[in-house]
Parts: sequence; structure tokens; C-alpha cells
Amino acid sequence: MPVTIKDVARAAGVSPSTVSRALSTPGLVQAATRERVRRAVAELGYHPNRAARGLITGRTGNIGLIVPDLTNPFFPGVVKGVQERARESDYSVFLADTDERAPLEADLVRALGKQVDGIVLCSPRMSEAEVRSVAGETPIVMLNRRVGRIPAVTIDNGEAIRQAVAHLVALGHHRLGYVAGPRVSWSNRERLRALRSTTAATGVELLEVATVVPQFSGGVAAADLVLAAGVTAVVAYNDLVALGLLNRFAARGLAIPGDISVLGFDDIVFAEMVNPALTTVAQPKEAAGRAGVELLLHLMEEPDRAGTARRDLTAQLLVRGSTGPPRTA
Amino acid sequence: MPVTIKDVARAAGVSPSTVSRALSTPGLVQAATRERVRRAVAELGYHPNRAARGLITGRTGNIGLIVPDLTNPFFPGVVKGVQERARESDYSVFLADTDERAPLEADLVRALGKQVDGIVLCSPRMSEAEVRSVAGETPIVMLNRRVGRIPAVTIDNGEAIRQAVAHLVALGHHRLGYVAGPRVSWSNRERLRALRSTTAATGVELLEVATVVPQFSGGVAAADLVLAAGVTAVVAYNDLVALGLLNRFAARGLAIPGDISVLGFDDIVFAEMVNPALTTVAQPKEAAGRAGVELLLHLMEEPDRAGTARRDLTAQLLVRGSTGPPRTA
DNA sequence: CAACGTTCTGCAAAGGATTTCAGACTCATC
DNA sequence: GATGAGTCTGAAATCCTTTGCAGAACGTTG
Repeated sequence: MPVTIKDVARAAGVSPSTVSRALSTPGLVQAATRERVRRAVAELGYHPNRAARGLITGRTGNIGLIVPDLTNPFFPGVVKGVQERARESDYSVFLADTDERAPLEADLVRALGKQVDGIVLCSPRMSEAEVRSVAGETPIVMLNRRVGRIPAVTIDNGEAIRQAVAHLVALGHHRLGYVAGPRVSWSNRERLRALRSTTAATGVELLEVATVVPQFSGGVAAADLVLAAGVTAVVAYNDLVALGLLNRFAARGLAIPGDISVLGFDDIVFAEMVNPALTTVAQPKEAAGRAGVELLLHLMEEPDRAGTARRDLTAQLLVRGSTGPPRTA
Repeated sequence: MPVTIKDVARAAGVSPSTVSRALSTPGLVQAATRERVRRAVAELGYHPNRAARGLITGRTGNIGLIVPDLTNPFFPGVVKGVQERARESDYSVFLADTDERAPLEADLVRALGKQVDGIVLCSPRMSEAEVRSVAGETPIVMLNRRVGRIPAVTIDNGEAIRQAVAHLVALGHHRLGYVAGPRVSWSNRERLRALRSTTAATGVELLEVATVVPQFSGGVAAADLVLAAGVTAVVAYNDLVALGLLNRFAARGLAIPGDISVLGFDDIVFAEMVNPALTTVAQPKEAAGRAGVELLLHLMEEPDRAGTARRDLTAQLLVRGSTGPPRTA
């Protein structure tokens, strides 16, 4: 029932080999023949059987994408970027969600590895040793993390953080709080580092108030600690945490930004849906996804030479309503 | 380099045929032999080559999932449900996002159709004719829509809406507004129908205030119309719209729920992150995803008999802070 | 006109698993 | 002890495409 290469060959009056070549190595077949084949293909609606092709070429035409939690609004943007870029190169995307269960990650990578030509591993929670191990088995590109010489796309928050601190200082803040994300998070470490150096350089005080799960509930939990710390502005690990802070602050009757300014990371869609809208460091999510696929494509083509491939994207501060001058200023 | 069925056969001292049977039809091979094969498989770390298997069985072991927009927080929940259930039956999931471009849907289904055994089509925007057409080519299960006898998972909002209206009436509301979603949306029509019949039965007034895009901006745009309509409570097509309403209401200085009560649909994660938290009709998103895969599995096994397969899940009203007695009550 | 070089096409093998069919073997029964 | 049924196993064909190799056709040149 399905139309095979033989059907096309018969219709075009050539051999299957020629059809195959006309499609994948057009240069090797005469223009006239090529055209006949093209017509037959179009007429019969032929599409090469992926399994058969994969069997002989050893490639699947698929890439895998692993994210920690799709309901975290940071990730859908990345997924979209990955999809788009993959489609442009005729790859399909297998998506897997680890549900934040770090121990599952490595297994998932290994399982997926057999069905794809390469994997984009997004914000992996597994240990460095595990990362190295799986990267040795399958072409892997990481997003939001660096381990050794494994190709990776990261987002450089340094400049954005300098802008953010400058913004807060300009508003008149002198004591900043930071509500940290998971200690194992590469992004968290980077952000903290940039904050430390920038505040030190600017001469403002930085209090590391708490370390929480990178979710709404984490922000809620940290809010009272932030208030007790007596800071006039607080930077949260990500927007979810920032929203949790805002929520609890509102519940305690504080005015934002009058009583306290709040600044997040990621620019998730909801950052501008709250009131006041959240000032945040926007991450180029789709661009990161696209870049990840690009690195992966290189890596799959030249597995040897691509070990050093890196891409560092720049984040951008978006000033909205949740930051303002402190009341005392 | 990769370990094939022959390697296992050699290690176990049997023929490839026996290995194949030991794995896929264990009943057909003697217990002792089966055990030897099992051991060899484990020892060599053998995994059947999917392409080779697919070539002969004609099946891929993959299913496709198409959603209109992954950044709409309704869908990630569905995706998770689909993934989970698929994994349980050893299927992998191809995800595609149409970016709300309706004309793209049919093409995407057809392209994906060749690489999967079946497709879960989530809230499709395409025409009925197109739906029927693609469903004739590939096993398809729809989510959130019904077309003819095509297997579908829907969510019955009727009972939840009765509860919602009863809730608002009990609070003392007599004039309700509805901010509608896209007219072509099956869910919108269902919700509107249920609202009409329920309000009629309860004797309260229903005003269909506006029809908007099912997004935050739609809610923002509709807010002033709602106020002008002079209702004391408003039901929104979905949570995004409801959040848009809340946002604009807050900007205009209204107290929620004192000045106006707001009720949404979906129970997206952010419904409980706003202040006050949004009263909403919770959709069993993951369950819907799971059910979709189950229907699809049936459909793929018995393409003939499954034409009537349907699943209707029940939604549930979650009362939170955005609904309360009207100020005049 | 013959020899040679190019360019294009076809044959056949290969890739790994499943499955039909037939053969081997065991066991029980007559 | 031979025949029959019943249970397991193996050989070989098959799925569809790609690709190395060899041959055919054509044009060019001596």
C-alpha cells in the first residue's frame, strides 16, 4: 500500500538506485533523469521510509530534548526554539520531562540516546560524573550548564546583573537581598558570583537571605526572611521565586515597590501579568534553544572537532513596576 | 560496534530467531532457553534496533503530540500526562507546536504521521473537513474537541459550571458576565451552552460581554466592557483571560472580589499565584493527556472497532479568593 | 576509426530484526 | 516398538533504502 522507492523507479523508468541518488545526491544524476524522478515522486507522493534509511545510514533524523519540568514556564520557550531550529534542518524532536527527578535523568538520556542522533540536555541536575558519562555515549549539548569541554549554551548574566545593580543603586538602594536557588544549579552560582562582584564594586551591601526550591512556594517561604533581613530590595533566583515573594509581601500588606523592590530572572510570561509587573532579567529562551540545536548539528557532523563549541548568549534587564525608590529615599 | 541480535544468539548458543521470540513472545520458548537468552541480553546490554524492527513490523513505537502553543500553561500539563502514559507502554513522544498557526496544523499532522503510529491532537484549530481528512490517513485521537466519530477526550464542564453558578448565586450575585473565547473553539461553545442553561434554570441573568483571544491581552481588553456591563461577577473563557481581567481591574483600582468577582477555567499554575488567588474550574490536564494516549493505543490495536471510543472527564470548581459576595449584598 | 576518459546508471549486498514454514525432538499411547 | 500429537527451534525470506562496484553510453582525441 505505501509507495516505495521501487514504485517511483518504475514510474520514472529508472532503477531504485537512481531514484535514491536523485533525491539525496542530485549532482550524480543527469538533469533530465533527475527531473523525471522528481515528477514521479511528486505524482506518487513518495516519502522515503525513515526506518529503512535509518537502518542503513545508522542515523534517525531525530534529536532528543530533555527538560526538568515543562510546567516551569522557563522551558516551553526553550522547547519552541529547539523545535523550530530542528524542523529547519528536517529533524524531529523527542521531548522528555524528568519531572525534576534528578536520578532519572541519566537513565532517560541513555534510553533516548538509542532513538536519536543527539540530545539537547536542558539544565541538567545530574552530577558532573554522570554528565561526562552520558556525553561519552551520545552526542550531547547542554543548556544552562557547563561541564568540562562538553558543548554548551549558556546565558551570560554578568552584564545584565551589572545593569540591574546599577538600576537599584540609582533608585537609592544600599542593602540588597538575594534569595538563592539550588546550590547545585550552575545558573545560581553564576548569578551569585556576578552579584557579589558587582555589589562589591559598587559599594552596596549584599545579603544572601535564603536558599530555596526554585518555585513559587520557595519565594513564599523566603519572604518573611527577606523582610527580617531589613533590605530595601531583593533579587530572586528566578521569576517563580520572585512571584512567591510578591505574593507573600502582598499578603502581609506591603506596598511594592514602596516598601520593597523585587527583581527576578527569566522573564516568564507571567512576569508582566502580575501587579505590579515584575522587573526581571530576560533570558533569550528561544535563542538558547536554537543555539543548542545548532551546536548539536555541528557536533553530530564532526564529533571530534566540536569539543570546544560554546555559545554564550546575553541576558537583558527589563525594568517594570516591581522596582522603585525605597520609601526612605 | 553496536550489539545485535546475532551477538546475543551466539552468546546464548541459539539462533537469532529464538532470541527474538524469547524477547517478544516468551511463551513460545522453553523456560531454560529463555533464561539463557535473558542472561546473554543482560550481559551484553542488548537493545533491539528500532529501525530494523520498525522496518519489518511497520510500526515505529512513537506517537505524535500536537499542541497549539506550549507557552499557554494549559498544555504542559497535558504534555506531561501524554508522556507518562506513553512511556508506560514503551512509546516515545514526538512533540510539535503549531504556534497557533491553524493552517500549519494539517501539514504538520501529515508530516508527523509518517514517523509515528498515531497522533494525539490537542485542541485543534483546523476545520472539521481537515480533521476528518487527516484522521483518515493516520490514527488520531483528539483532545478538547469532537468531530464525528473520531476518538476524543473531552472535559465535561457541565457539572462544574452548575457548581460555579450555584457558588456565585449563593454569594448573592444576580447578573453574571461571560467573556468568551474563540467562536470556533469547541470548549468555548460547550462552556457557553452550560452557562446559558444553568443560569436560565437558576433564574439569574447572563450577559455575554465580549469575545476575545484566549490570552492575557484578551482579558485586559475585555475588562472595561465587563465593568460597563454592570455585572457583579464575571466568568472568563480561561484563566489567562481571567488574569487579564484581574490585572486591568487592579489597574483601575477595583477591589477583588468586593467590587467584582472573577472566575476562570483551567487552573493553570498561576491561578494560585496571583492575589487574590483565582477561583477557577480545574481541568484534569494530565488525566486528559493520559486518557488520550489510552484511546490512541486502543485505536492503533483495533483500528476498526475503536471508532466510537470517547472519554469525558469531569472538571472541578476550585473556590479561591477572587470570588466573594458583591458589595451590595 | 580506435582507444581512452567521463559521466551516468544498474546490480547486488548490506543493515538488523521479525515471522513463516518446516523440521527435530519429546512424550504418550496403542 | 511404531505412530501420532504436540512442543520448540532454526533456516530463510522479508521489510526499504543506500552505496560500492562495475558496466554502458557517450564524447573526445590521436
